Amino acid sequence: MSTGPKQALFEEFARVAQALGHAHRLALLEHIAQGERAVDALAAVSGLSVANASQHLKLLRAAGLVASRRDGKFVIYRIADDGVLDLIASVRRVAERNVAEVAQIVGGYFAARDTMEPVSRTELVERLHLGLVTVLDVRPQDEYMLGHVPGALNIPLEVLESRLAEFDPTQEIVAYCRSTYCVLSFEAVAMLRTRGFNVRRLEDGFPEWRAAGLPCEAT
Amino acid sequence: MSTGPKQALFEEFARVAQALGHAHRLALLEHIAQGERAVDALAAVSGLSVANASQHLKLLRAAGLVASRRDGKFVIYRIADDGVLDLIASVRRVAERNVAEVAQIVGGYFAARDTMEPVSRTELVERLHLGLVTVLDVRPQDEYMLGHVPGALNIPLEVLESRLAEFDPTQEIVAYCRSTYCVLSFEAVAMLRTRGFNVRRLEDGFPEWRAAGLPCEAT
DNA sequence: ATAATAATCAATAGAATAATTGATTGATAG
DNA sequence: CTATCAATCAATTATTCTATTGATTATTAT
Repeated sequence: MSTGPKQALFEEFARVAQALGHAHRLALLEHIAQGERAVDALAAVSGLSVANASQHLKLLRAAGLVASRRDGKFVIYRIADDGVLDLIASVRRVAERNVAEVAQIVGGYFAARDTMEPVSRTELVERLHLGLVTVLDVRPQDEYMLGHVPGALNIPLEVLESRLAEFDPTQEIVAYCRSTYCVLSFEAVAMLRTRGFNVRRLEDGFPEWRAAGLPCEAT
Repeated sequence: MSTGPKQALFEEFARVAQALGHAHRLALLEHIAQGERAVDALAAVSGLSVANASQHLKLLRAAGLVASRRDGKFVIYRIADDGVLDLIASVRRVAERNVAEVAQIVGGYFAARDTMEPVSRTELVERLHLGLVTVLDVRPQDEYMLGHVPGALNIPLEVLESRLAEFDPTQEIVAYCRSTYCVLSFEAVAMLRTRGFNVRRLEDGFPEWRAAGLPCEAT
């Protein structure tokens, strides 16, 4: 068995890929991508025990996908760099194109909720400049506060139904959440459409907006 | 535990990533990327038993990374699409940037053999047009025959030392092989330098050349 | 100091993966 | 039809990975 430098590199590359190879870790990465977070917050939002989350995070760190720093009692994790978001997007693209099960899930659930083309980031930027749209951020408040599209209205999905009065019914609404397949914005769009609003989803979520170098606001 | 559509998607994405998460499968992919190949050829060149290679290939196919077709007694595997090469390159980039062990291997072995900047693909295209370079393909002949840079001279690394007479000593040589960290071209460059030749490596390998849409020749 | 909280570590049992072996299927050639 | 060759399948064992539990470490507040 060749145990040369190339073999050694392949083993390191494999470790990186393997770190992505678990649904829980992908979920953790998605949450971390909203903004840096402590372990217990990540555990809570991902439905994992703290110890389990800690172990997954340790593995992600060893693979160079996240980095951490200590802040008092807390250990705060963040995405190591934007290359990691590219990597995740690459996995997603391959899966979308080549895995039948993905097409089925997307077609069966997501497409049914939003038959319209999503709004591209550049299109949203233009329309924001023209004052034509209300941007709606349906993520939980804590994620919104870590960073959001400038001027976006934060109404978490759970309370959306009770706050419809805040929308100008003459303006188009563009909704976004955590990522391309985050269910929050799909649900929001589906609900708002039944109420007669003119609403579309933004392609991808907030992390991609930030990674694209577009302006962000933190509250 | 949320078992919604997003969870289901993450599990599919994880399966794709996990398929990349083994050194043997990365090696198989690199070989398949040179051109489509049958199972026993891939097993032989990767140092695996046929049964073991078959199982790894099955897994790669289930993850949508490769596709296969039957040709008589043989089953021929190919890379599913160019997105897969992007994905592998993404993994490599993250590992290079964020994993200390990778920097160490690269610095310790590869950098020592080739301190010069590699030649970019666009630079090689220009110099080829001007007739300024000899392109050297140091892969085995069967891989060369499946596709290569137009006009490239095929001298496998093992016989390179005995065929130095074929080079024009006044021309610069650009060597390439399977991929960025394929040892063949590094070894070739190191050897040819000691013989006084003006030689550099091409960035990446043949699959990236083809994926970039540059002209290919098959013999 | 002592208590409280966040996170990690250590040990374990259960689940999933990997490599080997031998049997089986699919296709071709004689 | 039979023999042969390529590939896959099935079963096994060894290894690795995951989640849980309880103990330990690091930091802060009292």
